[in-house]
Amino acid sequence: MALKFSKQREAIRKTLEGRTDHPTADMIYAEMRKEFPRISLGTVYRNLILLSDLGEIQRLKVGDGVDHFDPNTDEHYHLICEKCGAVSDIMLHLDLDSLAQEQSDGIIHGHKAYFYGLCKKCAEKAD
Amino acid sequence: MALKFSKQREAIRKTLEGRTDHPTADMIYAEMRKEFPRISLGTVYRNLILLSDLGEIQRLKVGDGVDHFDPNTDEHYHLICEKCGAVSDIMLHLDLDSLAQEQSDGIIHGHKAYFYGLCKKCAEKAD
DNA sequence: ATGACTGCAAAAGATTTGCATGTAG
DNA sequence: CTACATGCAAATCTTTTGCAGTCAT
Repeated sequence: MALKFSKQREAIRKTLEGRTDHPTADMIYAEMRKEFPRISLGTVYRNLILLSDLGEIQRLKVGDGVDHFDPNTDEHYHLICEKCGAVSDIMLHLDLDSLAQEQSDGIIHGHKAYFYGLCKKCAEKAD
Repeated sequence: MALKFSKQREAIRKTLEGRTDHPTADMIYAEMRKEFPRISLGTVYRNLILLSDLGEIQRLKVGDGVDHFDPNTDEHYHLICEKCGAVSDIMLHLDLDSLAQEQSDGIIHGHKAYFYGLCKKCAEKAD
């Protein structure tokens, strides 16, 4: 199935570009509707899934019941704020593969991992 | 709201006891039905949620679209097998709190984190 | 032309909830 | 008695899918 150009897909790609706020499909849908009032949520999902299958974006299942999307495909981890639900990037220098093999509990790979705690903002408020 | 005894809840607690296979609500429901043919999925969910609110079990959102439950409330991490979907316990000696603060990206706490890779079984098969 | 893409609406799957009834204290 | 718990079914919510029409190549 040879990929064909679609302005909807390009717009989705562009909306996501450079963002670090990890929007959900619904947020992207809302933004798309400004430019394409008739776009459907199904199209948004289909394109997000397609782009993540192509490896151009990441689809994150952070456990809040909604998928988040990340244009950054570099190795990095995610922190989910237990207070406000924000998903933020964290850079950890972990050699997880060796750590896990040490334990012989299995093999961690792909540098995909979710951590939970407080995001920068909520940690500062400290209430 | 003072907690009252319920044989269904006790049975659910008991079914979960000592297990390390992280069953889903549906699996627990299926097992409960052997003993209580008329139990409802709603009751299973309500009790699992209640028990996790009480801190007696853990409710895991591993990202496969289904919640898993873990009677082990000790500090430990989970590895989700990207091949077979199995959720297994992994013991890592990580000082995540300091690691995250080092980066000042936020504060990781609670020792709750999900890692992805291959479980012991799938790693051995190595195909 | 042909096959990919779209909008729309319906379907699917997991979890939650309302309500009438049952039961522990 | 009276609240909490249950079974049942309906509602919710997110994501997926079927289909007929549209558009890129």
